[in-house]
Amino acid sequence: MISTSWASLKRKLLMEYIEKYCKDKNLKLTPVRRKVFELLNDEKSGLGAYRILDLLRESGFNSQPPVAYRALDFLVEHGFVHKIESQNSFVACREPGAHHSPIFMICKKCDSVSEAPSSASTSELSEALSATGFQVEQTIIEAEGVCSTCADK
Amino acid sequence: MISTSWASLKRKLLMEYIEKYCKDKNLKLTPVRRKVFELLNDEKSGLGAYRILDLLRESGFNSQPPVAYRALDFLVEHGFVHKIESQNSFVACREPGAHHSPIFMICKKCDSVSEAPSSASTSELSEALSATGFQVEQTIIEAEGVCSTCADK
DNA sequence: TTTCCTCATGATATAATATAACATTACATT
DNA sequence: AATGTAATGTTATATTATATCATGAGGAAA
Repeated sequence: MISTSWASLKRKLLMEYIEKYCKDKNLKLTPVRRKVFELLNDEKSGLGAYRILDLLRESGFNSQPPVAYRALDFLVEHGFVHKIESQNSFVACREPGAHHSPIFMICKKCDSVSEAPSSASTSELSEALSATGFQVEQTIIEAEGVCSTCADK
Repeated sequence: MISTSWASLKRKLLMEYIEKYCKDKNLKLTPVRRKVFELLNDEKSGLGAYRILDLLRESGFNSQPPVAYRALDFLVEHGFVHKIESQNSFVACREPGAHHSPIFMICKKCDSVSEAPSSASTSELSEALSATGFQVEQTIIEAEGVCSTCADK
C-alpha cells in the first residue's frame, strides 16, 4: 500500500503550480498568502474568512481581519482561490488556469465544494443571455445538491 | 400620450398577483411584508436589508433589523423576492411562478438587476452536472456585465 | 365566551462578515 | 544612503445577519 493518497498528491501539485506561477509572473507569494492557500487547499469545504483567521493564528500568525482579507484578495485576484458567494466562503481552485468561469457544486450533506469540469455550459449561458442584449463579462454559478459520494450512501 | 408607463403597470400587476396568490394559499401578506415587496418592486437595483429597513422607517414602520429580515424570509420563501448572493441584496421577482431557477443579469454600469427569460439553460446545466454524479437541487446563476440600455449609450 | 394555540411582531443584544484609514516595515532600485 | 513601492501591522468601525425572549393579534376548540 502506498502511503500518499491521490488527494494529497494533487494538493502538493497545486501548491507547486502556484509557486511556479508566482515565480514566473513575479508575484509575491508571501508567508501569509501561502499559508492561507495551504489552509484552503487542505479543505474540501469552503472556509469563511474568520475561520481562516483562526487557523492562521493557530499557525503562529498573529493576524487581524484585514490580513486574512488581503491574502484572500490576492489569491482570488490571481485565480488561486474562489469565493463561494452563497456561503461567503472561500475554496482553493482545483483547476488552475483552466477557466475563468467556474461552476461549483455544493453538497448539502457533507458540505464539500467541488468545481465542475470545464464545459460548454458557461459559453452557452453567455450566448443565451446575449440574445437579451446583455453582454456577459463574468458568471457566478453555484449548484446546491447532493454529491455522488453522499448519494451512494 | 398615456401617463402610466408599462413599467408602472407591470409593477401594479405584480402586486395584484401576489395579493391574489396569498389570498388563495391563505398566506398572510401583512403590512410590513407588503411594504417590503412594494419597495423592492419599485426598484431596478437590488436593495440591501438595511436599506430596506431605512425605507421602512421612512414609511412609518418603526422597525428593527429582524423585522426586515423576517419579511424578506417570507417573501423569498414564497418566491416573491430573490436574493442576489453576489451583492447580499434583494430584488422583486419579475417572473412569478415561472421558474424556480432564475438567472440574473447584473449591470455594472447602472446597477440594474434583471431576470433572464426562463430558458433551457438551467436544465442543461443540471444535466451536465449530473454527468459528474452530482444531483442538482437548486442553482444560483448570476451574470455580471453590461445591460443593453447601457451598451447602447 | 373564554381558553388555547399559532403565527407575527416588538425589542434588545450580539454574532458574523468586511473594510477604512493610517502607521510601519521590507526590500528593490537608484 | 535615499527613495519608491508593495506588503504588513494595527485600530477602529461599517455592514450583514441572527439568537432570544417578550408581546400581541386572530382563529379554532372547549
